Amino acid sequence: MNDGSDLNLCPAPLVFAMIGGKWKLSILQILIFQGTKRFGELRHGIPDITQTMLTKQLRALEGDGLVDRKVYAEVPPKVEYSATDVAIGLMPAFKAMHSWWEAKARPSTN
Amino acid sequence: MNDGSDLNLCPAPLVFAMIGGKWKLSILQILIFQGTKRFGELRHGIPDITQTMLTKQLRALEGDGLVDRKVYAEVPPKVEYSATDVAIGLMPAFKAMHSWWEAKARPSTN
DNA sequence: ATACTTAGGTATCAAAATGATACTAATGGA
DNA sequence: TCCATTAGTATCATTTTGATACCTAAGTAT
Repeated sequence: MNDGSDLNLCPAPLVFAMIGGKWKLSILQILIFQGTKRFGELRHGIPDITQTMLTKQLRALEGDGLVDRKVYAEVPPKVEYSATDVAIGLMPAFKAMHSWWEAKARPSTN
Repeated sequence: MNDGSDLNLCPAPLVFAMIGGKWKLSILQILIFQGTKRFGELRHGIPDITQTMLTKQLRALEGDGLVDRKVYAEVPPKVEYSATDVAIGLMPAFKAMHSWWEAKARPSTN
């Protein structure tokens, strides 16, 4: 019902649907901070994800305009994934989460 | 195996396990920005969550030290939830996500 | 006294999401 | 000829999540 034109209120549910879930943040983090990756590289970079889930989440991210998918007509197959500009805009959010974790993990270090 | 002492690498999976999932960000957002809430208020504030899930996620957040739970010995029951200091440290991350969404939603407004 | 309301749950079962495993396609190399 | 390769799909088991009903015990109306 809300088309996004009145965003005085924080649209948390929309945001969280887009980047929430179990794997999306991990996928985005890699693509945002490490750049373009092939399917297999992503799989390797996220140890516990299954092929099925990686494919599914990548498609969802692609559908939301956060990830670009480039297929090469080669054999064996080669598919590259990269963060879109929109996704790269999330970098500050990732950095904030990182800082939070560090502050939490070592509250009295240094 | 990693106790948190070597966090040069971004501990994304750990962070995302703690605040990821489908509802945790929504719950935290409310408690962080709106302060202490009763169970029923949270339920009302997150339209699609079920009682079962709200209870479960609150318990998980409590277990991770992000939420405090205060039970009053009254009838009918009264239980208040609030964000811990650790959770409040996530405020910048939420703000970053909010900014991102706004920039994304109206790329050419003003 | 009896029955209804209340708020924060729990128990139970169905539905959906996720995980594990096996399978496919097209080419190059042994 | 047969195998390895990469990205992905198909199928089925397991785990999560959702829907619904039920519980507790005090206040309130009858």
